[in-house]
Amino acid sequence: MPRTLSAPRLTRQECGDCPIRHRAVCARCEPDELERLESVKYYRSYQAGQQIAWAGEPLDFVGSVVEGVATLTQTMEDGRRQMVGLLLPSDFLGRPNRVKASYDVVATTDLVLCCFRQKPFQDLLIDTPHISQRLLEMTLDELDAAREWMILLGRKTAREKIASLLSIIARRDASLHEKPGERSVVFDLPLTREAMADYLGLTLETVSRQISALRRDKVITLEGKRHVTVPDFDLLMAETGDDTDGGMFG
Amino acid sequence: MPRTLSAPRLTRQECGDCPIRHRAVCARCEPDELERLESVKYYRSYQAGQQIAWAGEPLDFVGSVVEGVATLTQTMEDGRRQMVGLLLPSDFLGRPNRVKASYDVVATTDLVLCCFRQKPFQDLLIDTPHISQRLLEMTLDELDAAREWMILLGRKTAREKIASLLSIIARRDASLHEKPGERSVVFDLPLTREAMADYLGLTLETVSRQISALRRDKVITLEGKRHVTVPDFDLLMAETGDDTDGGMFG
DNA sequence: CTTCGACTTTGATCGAGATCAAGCAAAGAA
DNA sequence: TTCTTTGCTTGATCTCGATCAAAGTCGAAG
Repeated sequence: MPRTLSAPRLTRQECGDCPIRHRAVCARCEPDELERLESVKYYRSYQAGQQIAWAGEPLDFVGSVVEGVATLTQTMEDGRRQMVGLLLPSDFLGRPNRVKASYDVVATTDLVLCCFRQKPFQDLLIDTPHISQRLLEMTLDELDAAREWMILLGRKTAREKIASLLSIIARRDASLHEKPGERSVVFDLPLTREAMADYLGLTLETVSRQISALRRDKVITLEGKRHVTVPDFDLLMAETGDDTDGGMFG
Repeated sequence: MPRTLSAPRLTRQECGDCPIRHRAVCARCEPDELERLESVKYYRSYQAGQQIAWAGEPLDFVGSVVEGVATLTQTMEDGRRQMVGLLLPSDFLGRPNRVKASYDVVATTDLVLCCFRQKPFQDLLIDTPHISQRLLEMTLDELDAAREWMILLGRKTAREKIASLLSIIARRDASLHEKPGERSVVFDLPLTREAMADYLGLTLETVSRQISALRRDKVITLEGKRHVTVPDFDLLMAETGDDTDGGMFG
């Protein structure tokens, strides 16, 4: 039974006008280095809901998210699940030199990956310092993010967890297409209530209740289940339990 | 007020007979590379309980733990604390190219660090691929460990959390000086009940109660507060909630 | 030896979030 | 249209771990 059910290979873009050109693992590459990347890269596409990798099963490529959102999830034998990462455009999937996936990876929206087979990517790492330096930097950033998540999981209340998740999604969306200085933010949740629960270490019922509570308290407005308006971002931030000032990227 | 109260500088060992020679960031270095390291490295010592770095404050060096244990902790404004990392011998402290500490770092036992100032270390990273490759590998391992901790914080019960912590400490101690195939393990807890609580996302009372419960249920034996005997390691593992088979390094 | 203070244990009670259980809304499929 | 399915909300109740409070242990200092 084929594991990657319908992952059409596309050969599409020039690296030069790739949307993640300046944030992905290739961000620091020179034109000649990009040429080498182009010769070995290939694209894979997945539909919303499709699973990309299974924990413990072989995964013979690594790659960057070009478009869409994917989740990394760990599952205990009895079914308890915890999301351990959210992959957004420019994030890196997989681990060099590891042939088995460590986590379940699922596309939560339609997704495009820019992929490299393990062996050629390792050769790239060895003789392209611009790539290995960038990968180190990105891995250190992910480690910081994971540690940030640890305080959320270990110490925050359900309401603070929801507010934190909303503010993270809002901030990312804002950085993409919002004019700075804007107090209010509007975005769509890329996750179901259940996926949010898996991310936050809660049940889906608690997620639903806390979202309703934030709505009652006028911190957010909802149209439908997914479309969120944050009238005053500072108000939302005040609910996260985080430092009001500076913040994590001071 | 001096921040590093009494951190005597020692210049002691040859890298060649350093106890962490083959596991630290220098593990892959050739003799000539070690020579260069020796010329810029220096030692710092800390006493049990002494704070090494303050979150948000300048920290102008990075380094490896040679002996002892240190903790990385994050604190919320209202005082809620979450430990986000435990540094054991050979673990790396600090982030290249970052002049401010991201977390509070505290020595929980007497501690010796092998240090490098930021600037020379960056030069080393750039022209010693053996170091940057090893650092990437170590950082990826730390990321896996952080994600493993996320499922503990988000989904495990108090009893499972305690059992998991004990098994991690036991396993590490065993890897150092136990004969393999041994069913029972003996070790000392390097952490107070409060530090364990900070690590596990619990209160110190719950930690104490669960340790007492494991003792009542004959999963462990205690002599004093810190000296632990695990008569049957499989029994302890069964309490962690983790996969019984393979385990995390399958 | 006594005293002090840090650390730990244990008990009683409380409450946030889990669990169990309906019911609702929107989107397809028949 | 009606029937399902999937995702979401809300209510009732329960439980695990937090909180508040008191006492016990032990090593170090006097």
